[in-house]
Amino acid sequence: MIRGERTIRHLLALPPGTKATAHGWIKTRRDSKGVHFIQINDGSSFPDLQIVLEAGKTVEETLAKATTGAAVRVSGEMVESPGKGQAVELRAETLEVIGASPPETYPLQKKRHNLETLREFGHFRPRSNTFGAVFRVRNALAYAIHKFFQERGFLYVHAPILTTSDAEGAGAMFQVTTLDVANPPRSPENGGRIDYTKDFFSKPAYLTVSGQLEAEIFALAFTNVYTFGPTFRAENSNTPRHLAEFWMIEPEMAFCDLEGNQQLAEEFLKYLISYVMEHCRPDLEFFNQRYEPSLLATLENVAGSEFARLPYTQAVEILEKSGRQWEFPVSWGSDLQSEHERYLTEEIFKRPVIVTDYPARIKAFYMRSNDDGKTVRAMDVLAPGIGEIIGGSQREERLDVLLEKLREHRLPEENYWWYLDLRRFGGVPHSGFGLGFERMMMYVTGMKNIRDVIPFPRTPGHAEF
RNA sequence: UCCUCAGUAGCUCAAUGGUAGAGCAUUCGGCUGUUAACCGAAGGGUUGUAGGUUCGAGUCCUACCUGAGGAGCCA
Repeated sequence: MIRGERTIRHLLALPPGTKATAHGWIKTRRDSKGVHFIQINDGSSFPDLQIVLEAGKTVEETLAKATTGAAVRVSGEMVESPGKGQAVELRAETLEVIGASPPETYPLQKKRHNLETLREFGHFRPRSNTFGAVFRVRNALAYAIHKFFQERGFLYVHAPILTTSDAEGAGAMFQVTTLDVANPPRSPENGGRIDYTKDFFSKPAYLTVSGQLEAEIFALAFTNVYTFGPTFRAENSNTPRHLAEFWMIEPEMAFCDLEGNQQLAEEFLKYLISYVMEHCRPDLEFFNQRYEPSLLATLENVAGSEFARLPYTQAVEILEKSGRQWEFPVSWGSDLQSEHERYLTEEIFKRPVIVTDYPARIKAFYMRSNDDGKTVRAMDVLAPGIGEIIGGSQREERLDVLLEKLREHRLPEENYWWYLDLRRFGGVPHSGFGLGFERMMMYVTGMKNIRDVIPFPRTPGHAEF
């Protein structure tokens, strides 16, 4: 095992004169008459380590195998680099090629590739500059999420991935079954329909589309909780913002109203941004230079400024008075379209915007009704360039109101018996929200396609690797 | 799922309906410690697939496949 003190990240910080052994994959190589320059990377840092190898130190056969993509072990001494581009370099005494990489057929070259091409080589793209940076940031962001909640005493709940509640209403679901799909058992007395009593769970089962309802159970026992896990949507969505499998963070807080919910959402996003800016600086500078020139300025701005907050009704007024020609007309009662969200965050406020108190008709049944009878205590956090990054609400804790809302949404009461029990026994006002992890990744990296911020993207027709 | 655009060498791209090219990569050779190194040479193509129009199609038409962007749905 290569311990932390032997990674390239560590070697680059060693004082000149230190003996060192480096392991990694060759990124690029330049040869001169008497000396070879080999850049290697092991994923631990954005900068490569430059190996300097004098001609004649290594047998010709080994040198011939030291090509782009090959895995090597190099021993020598860290020295100050006379060249520009790096402070230190490894003057090699020995070079071993541990895993060759035939250059005629290795798909990654020392040249720049576009993201679509790299996506086709999902097994090699983590070795590239861009994806090295992406996945180091992803790692840091995931850690920061746990750190944020743990520091505040939130309990980490593992919400189930398999669920038999098919009426969560959050979109199309992937069905999970052990029945023979080519020849499923059927019940003659039920019109020949598939007999799910023979299925693994004795009823239809699905992959989860949200851990929220389960998180509510835990919030009403542990007060402040959060989930962080995979989520699945079988929607046929083909956009740079959608995946069939993605990760979601869902905090849920008892004794908390929508104000507290908004406060937590804003504090949370700012914390994550600050953490990544502090711990992934070289990676973010790379994104800033290569992908999104305003990235660092935007992140600094967001971390240091108040989010805009306004009720839906006021948002609609701003949109109506904008004088714009909308593709989708704005009127009270209809949902905000992408173009409307973009106008608010990118042109009016130029920072994240929290829109609250949406019309009840366009929101889920569990959101708490306002006294006006028309709106609910919902909130969406909209981010420039991303759109909706957080969706949340104060939950309806009043049993009679919730029963009425289930009827209005034509949802069968019996499927929600335990959810209703939470209101019958020790119910309290509570609130929570969902943050799409990959949407947050897009925001902090400036990457424009969600398929490029998850290790192995699943989209309609694509589940390679 | 709908709309729009694109598909030419390993990669990034060029080519008025008239002989398919360049840079990088690769191989070989050269070169004062290079930084997307540099200089020279060579190999490398059923132009996404199947039809059609035409004397002649990478180019025009049709269908399909693949990718991207926009929309819807949402996180």
